[in-house]
Amino acid sequence: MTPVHPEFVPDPTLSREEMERLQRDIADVAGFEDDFAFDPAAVRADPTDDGQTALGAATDDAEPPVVVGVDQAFVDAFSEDALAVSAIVATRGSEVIEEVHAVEPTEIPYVPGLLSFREGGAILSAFEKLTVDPDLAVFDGSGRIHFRQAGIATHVGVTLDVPAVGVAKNLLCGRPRESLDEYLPQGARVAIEADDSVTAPSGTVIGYAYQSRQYDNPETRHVNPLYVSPGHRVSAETTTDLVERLCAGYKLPEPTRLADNYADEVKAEVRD
DNA sequence: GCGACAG
DNA sequence: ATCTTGTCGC
Repeated sequence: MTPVHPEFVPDPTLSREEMERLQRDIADVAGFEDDFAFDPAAVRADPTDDGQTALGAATDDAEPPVVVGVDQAFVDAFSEDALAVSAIVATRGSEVIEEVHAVEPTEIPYVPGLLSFREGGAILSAFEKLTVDPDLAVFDGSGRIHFRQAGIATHVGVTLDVPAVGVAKNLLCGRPRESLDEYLPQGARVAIEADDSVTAPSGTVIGYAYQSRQYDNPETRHVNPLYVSPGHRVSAETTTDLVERLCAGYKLPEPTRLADNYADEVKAEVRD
């Protein structure tokens, strides 16, 4: 698939000010409310999940929506001329239906808040090779949890106009409504609100800390939560619901894990 | 000036 | 993101 909004394609040669202005423009047209055609209750990733679990049954016997996981790996990551490997794995329920990838030289270093300008080009190149039409894209990184509400999930989601969510392992900005230092049981959700560093009214819920995996005993080891946020055409609440459905016993959603592994495979081949 | 920062 | 064996706890 190709960009619906070519004017939003991330250009690494822009000045920092131009990048930030583009992000504000993207956030203006981004959809942070549900606006997609598939049934969220039909989304699943666990092969042992027949769709009749506590999460709620699908309304019909239709095939599960197509969910793509997107992840990057780098060859010579700390070098100026590092190569970005972008991998996309398309899934339907627990089935992998397509895998595509793209390898491109990185143009700029990693800068917090400008990640999409470093990795976005390779991601869009990989999407051009994708033949299936995704119902939802899951990105590694933030969406609305971003200074200008335009993290990589929002940037790419809006550019392709595809429903998208962001899944990050660390919090970029915003303020948890409750302390995340205490033990959170599996399934716990803590709202992440906009603070003064975010271009949204203070208190706006821009995402959630979601405890996708946790050990039963609070005294022993603990797992860090995921930070999920809307990318495009999905609300913060539904984003969390979808990520919950896509997790199958591991901390990360299944499409993300698959893309993670595939990116590593490609990287191993590329660095010969 | 201080603090804080996805991958 | 990346470099990496063993090791602790469920």
